[in-house]
Amino acid sequence: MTQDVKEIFADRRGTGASVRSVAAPPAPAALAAKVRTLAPSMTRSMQRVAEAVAGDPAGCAALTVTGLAELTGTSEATVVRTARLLGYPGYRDLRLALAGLAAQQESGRAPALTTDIAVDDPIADVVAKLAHDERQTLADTAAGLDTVQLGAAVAALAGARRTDVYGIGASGLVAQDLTQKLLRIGLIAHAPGDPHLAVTNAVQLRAGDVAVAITHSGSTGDVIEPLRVAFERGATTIAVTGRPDGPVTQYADHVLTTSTARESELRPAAMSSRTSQLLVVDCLFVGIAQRTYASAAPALSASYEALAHRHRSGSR
Amino acid sequence: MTQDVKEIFADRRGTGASVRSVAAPPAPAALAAKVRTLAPSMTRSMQRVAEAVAGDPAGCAALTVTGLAELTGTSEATVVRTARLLGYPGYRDLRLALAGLAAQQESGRAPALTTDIAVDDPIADVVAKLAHDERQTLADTAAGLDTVQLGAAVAALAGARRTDVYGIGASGLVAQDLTQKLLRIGLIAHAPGDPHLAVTNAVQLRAGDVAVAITHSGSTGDVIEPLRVAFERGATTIAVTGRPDGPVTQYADHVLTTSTARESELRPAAMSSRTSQLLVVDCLFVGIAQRTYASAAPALSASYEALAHRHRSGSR
DNA sequence: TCACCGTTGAAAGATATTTTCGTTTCGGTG
DNA sequence: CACCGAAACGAAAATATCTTTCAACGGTGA
Repeated sequence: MTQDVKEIFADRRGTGASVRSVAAPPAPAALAAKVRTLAPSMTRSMQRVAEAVAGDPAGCAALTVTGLAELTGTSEATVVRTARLLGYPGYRDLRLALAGLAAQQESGRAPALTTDIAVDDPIADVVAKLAHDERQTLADTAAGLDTVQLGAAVAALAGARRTDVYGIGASGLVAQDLTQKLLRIGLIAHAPGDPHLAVTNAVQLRAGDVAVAITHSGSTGDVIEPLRVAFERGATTIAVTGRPDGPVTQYADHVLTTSTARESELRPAAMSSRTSQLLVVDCLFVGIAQRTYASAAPALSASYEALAHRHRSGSR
Repeated sequence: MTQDVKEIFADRRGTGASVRSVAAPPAPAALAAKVRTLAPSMTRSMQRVAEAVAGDPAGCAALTVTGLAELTGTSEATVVRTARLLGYPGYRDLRLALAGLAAQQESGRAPALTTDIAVDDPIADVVAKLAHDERQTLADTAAGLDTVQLGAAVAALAGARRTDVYGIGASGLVAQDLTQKLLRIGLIAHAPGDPHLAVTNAVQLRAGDVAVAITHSGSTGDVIEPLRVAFERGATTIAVTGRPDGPVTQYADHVLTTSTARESELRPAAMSSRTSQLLVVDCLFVGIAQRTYASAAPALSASYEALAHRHRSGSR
């Protein structure tokens, strides 16, 4: 029945100059298979242990020797013997392998990320799906961004006397984000929130100034209008839009295309378009900071310093 | 210097009647992210340990406490302390998680190193690096989000009579984003931009209302102050922060942790923290929309309809 | 300079794992 | 059917590992 077992037990203590590193590299993930292979050569108790281990790696990984022994109605010694038979130096190592296996199984079963978010999805799935989706949006945006246009836009912004950024609703926040960033590196920028103010501002622009319009749909009148005015006044105009064929591009010297993810009721387009727009804005910002490094760097640290005292000390 | 750390060790600052379900189910795979998040609140020795652990999970999983202590030139006590700070009951459990992480890394390929953005990087590289970085941030955030806390926050927001959202600077935009979203599904929300207004608003809150504070540093006085007021008025308070040990959490019933990417001059922390914060906000939004689907769905389409005529027709 | 507070590691204390060893079980045999 | 020996098994001792305690160290502010 079990001559192998005997050998394993025998060679353990000192007699032989037995090598001991019998070359059995602890199983990585093929544990279930190993259990099946070795089961016949196991004694009843050991089979119970092996079964438990193969059946619920994650659960067993959480147990101590004693715990597993109790669970399987055996003793610590038997658990250790089983671990040895499976090729590990001891239970501790089996347990580590088990944890690894559990983690693999965990990551393996993807919660069907491609499906849409349902009303009854558990919160964990919502997180996974949203994250997956936004990651996808970022990849798409990066892939679809025209670096020539981007470079041109950066050049224009870096050299602008002043910059206006137009955006409404969700895009308005992106406009503000860009404005904040430009201000931080010492450039002059505004993001009028009120459409009328936007037009009023646009009228003041001229050659050497830059106007940026941010609109996902590419057809938001309140944003197109000030851009048109700026365009006609001779300012350099940039459109950040998900519709490179939309009306807004009519008045844009440079067009930066944002990506569009499929939307649904629980996943409005505004969500992914915002992610996409922000990536574009970040690219603009970094590009500009590079170009104007000499003045941008000190400006950045200056604004950093200025804010320092607004933080409570309590955090190292 | 670091009274927070002490407090964590001592006991979870019991003051507030707040439940604050310590929950924190040990991180499965988000360990590197967690290390980065918690690094600032670590002492030097602990940082060495955390670094070793994050740098070579597989290697460290093979070590005993003593081994890891020697490797990092510290003591067993420090190793255990670090494990605790990372959210595990002790070193044994950290080790198990490490084994799991190693197994995952093994199966899923290498994590593609990111070099920092240089001043003379061509624009195409900037795009690629930024996109990669933000994608990483999203993955980290999703992995590190405590779904229990998230669920609790969603429940609170979904049932709130009214909601205030506080945020300043870059986080202010995120606050506005959340507010816009809540308004869209028929909830009552405000995001006072002025710190004084914020406090004034906060005073009006009471049980059944919700206050959300968004701050990357976790120590922005202008944001903490209104949250404290809201907390003391009996409102349910939520903190979205990158520093779960920062002062802000003192007044938060629920803490949602955003991830922290390593920053540099051309890649300010504000950039990745914003990405992280927005993902959290999106998760909140979708979660709330699910819970209040009956009223959220019509509200969403109503606002969609209302905006339709603001878009010029000529798009297609 | 001194007192204080946070940080740190050595060593004691508590758990978990491994080994030892005696008891039990089982199959075969006289 | 009683007896023997080999194998299986588990209780408990021995060891390794992990956790906690506590005193010393070092930096910081009064």
